[in-house]
Amino acid sequence: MPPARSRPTNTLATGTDKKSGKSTTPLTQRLCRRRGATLENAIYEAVLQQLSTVGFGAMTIEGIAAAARTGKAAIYRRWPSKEELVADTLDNVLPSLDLPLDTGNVRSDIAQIFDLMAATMESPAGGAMQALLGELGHDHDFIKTLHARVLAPRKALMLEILRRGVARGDVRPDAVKPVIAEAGPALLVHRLLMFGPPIDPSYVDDILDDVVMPLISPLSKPARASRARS
Amino acid sequence: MPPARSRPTNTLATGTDKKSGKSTTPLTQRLCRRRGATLENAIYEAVLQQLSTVGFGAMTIEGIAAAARTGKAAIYRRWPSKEELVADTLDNVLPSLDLPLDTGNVRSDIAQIFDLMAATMESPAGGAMQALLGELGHDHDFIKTLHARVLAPRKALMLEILRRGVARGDVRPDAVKPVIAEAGPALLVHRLLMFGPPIDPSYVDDILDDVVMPLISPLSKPARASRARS
DNA sequence: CCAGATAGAGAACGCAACCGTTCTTTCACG
DNA sequence: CGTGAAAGAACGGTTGCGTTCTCTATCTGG
Repeated sequence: MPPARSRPTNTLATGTDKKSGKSTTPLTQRLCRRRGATLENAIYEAVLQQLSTVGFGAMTIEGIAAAARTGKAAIYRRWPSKEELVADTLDNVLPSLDLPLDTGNVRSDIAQIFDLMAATMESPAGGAMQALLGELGHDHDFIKTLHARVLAPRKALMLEILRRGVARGDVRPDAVKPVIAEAGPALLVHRLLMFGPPIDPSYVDDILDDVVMPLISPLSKPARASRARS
Repeated sequence: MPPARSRPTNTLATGTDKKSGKSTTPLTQRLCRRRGATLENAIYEAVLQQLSTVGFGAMTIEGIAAAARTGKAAIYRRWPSKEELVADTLDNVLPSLDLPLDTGNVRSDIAQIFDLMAATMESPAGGAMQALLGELGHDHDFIKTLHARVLAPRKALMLEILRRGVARGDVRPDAVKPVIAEAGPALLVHRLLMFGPPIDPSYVDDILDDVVMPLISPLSKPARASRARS
C-alpha cells in the first residue's frame, strides 16, 4: 500500500535550505529535517542506490536508512517490509509506458519504446532493475509490480505496434509473434545485464536496424527454415 | 578440561528430509559420512539449490551447510569465502562449450549451442544462473568464472559459426555482427529470466526459425533501414 | 505569532542469525 | 588399526531485526 500522504514541499531531495535564514557556516552536514514527499523521495533514491550496490538479497533496512540519512523508524512507519518498500520504489520511479502510439511508422514507434527503455536503464533505476532481474524467479511482492509496470505493458505494446504496422502495411503480417516482439527488448535487457548502464545509443540503433526492422519489414522475405527437429 | 557444557537445546533445522537418490557415485549411502568428491558434490548441489532459492546476496554458509547436511567446518576447510565457493561450483557444474563446430550447416551449428544453453538452464544450474545474472553488475570473483566459462565462449562461438557460415555460403556476409550473434542467446536468457526453467523446446525452435535464421540467411534480404534518428 | 500536534533523527533495546573458529566425538578409509 | 577428517555443537563477536524511547525541528490551528 502506498503512503497516501503527499504534500509537495520540496521535490528535490538535496535541496539547499533557503527558508531558514540562520547564519550558519555551510557545513557539509545538512541539518534540515525532511518530511513527507521529500523524505520519501530520499528513501526511494537510497533504495535504488542500495539495490545497485549490494543487490536485493543483501540489502538491509538499516543500510537504506543510512544511505537516506534517516532513521529506521521513518521507514518502518511507512512500509512493513523490504519487499513492499521496493515495490513502492519501483512504482514511483519507473516511467509509465503510455506513449503516443502510432507516430507514423513502425520504426519510430519502436524507437520510442527502446529509447524509453534505454533511458530507464541509464537512470538510477537501471542498476536497480539489473539487480532485480535476478530475483524474477522468486515470488516477491515487487515482482508483480515489476511485471505490471514494465514487463507486461512493454510486451503488449510491442505486439500492438506490430499489429498496427500490419494494418498500415509496413509490417509483414506473419511477424506478429511473441518471439519477434521480444527480440528487441531481450537484446536491451541482455545488454544491461552484460555491461550494465549506460546503454550506448548506437546499440539501440543497431538493434533496430540490424535485428528488429529486418525481421518485420515487408521488404525482407520471411525465409522461415524448415523445422526439422527431434 | 571442559567444564559442564550446557545442554544442547538447539535442534536447529535438521528436520527429516527425503534425499532423492541423486547418485553421481554408485553405492549411495544415505546416512553415511561422506568425504572427498562425494561431499564436495553435495556441497555444490546445495550451493545451486540455495542460489535458486534465496539468491546470492541472502545466501549464507550456514544455509549451504544445512542444505548439504554437513558442518560449516567442512566448507571453511575448502573455501575461504562465499564467492570462491560459488566460483568453484560454477566451474564444476557448467558444461564446457567445446562442441563439434561445423556440423554441416549453420542451423544445426546454432541449434547445438542453443540446445546446450537450454539444457544448462533446465539443469539445477539454471536457477542458479538466473539468480547470478543479477549480480553481473558487481565485481565478485565468480563473475569472472561466469564470463570465462559461459558468456565469453558463447559469444565468440556464435561469431565463429557465423564466419564459417559465410565461408560456406549459408550466411549473409554482413550478418557477422555482435548484435545479430547476441540475438538468440539474448532471447534465451530473456526467457530464462521471465519464466524461469524449464525452457520449452519449441521456443528454441521459434528463436531459430523466426529470428536467427531469417537474420543470417542469404535468402532473405538485409533490408537495413535508413538510420534517421532525432 | 505562539501553542500544540506531528513526526524526523537517532540511540538503545532484546532478539535472532550468521560470522569464522575451535573443540570433541565418531566414523571411513588405507 | 591408526589416522585423518566429517559431523556437529558451542564459542564470542558482529550485524540486522523490529520496537521503543527521547529530543527537537517543523508544520498547523488558533
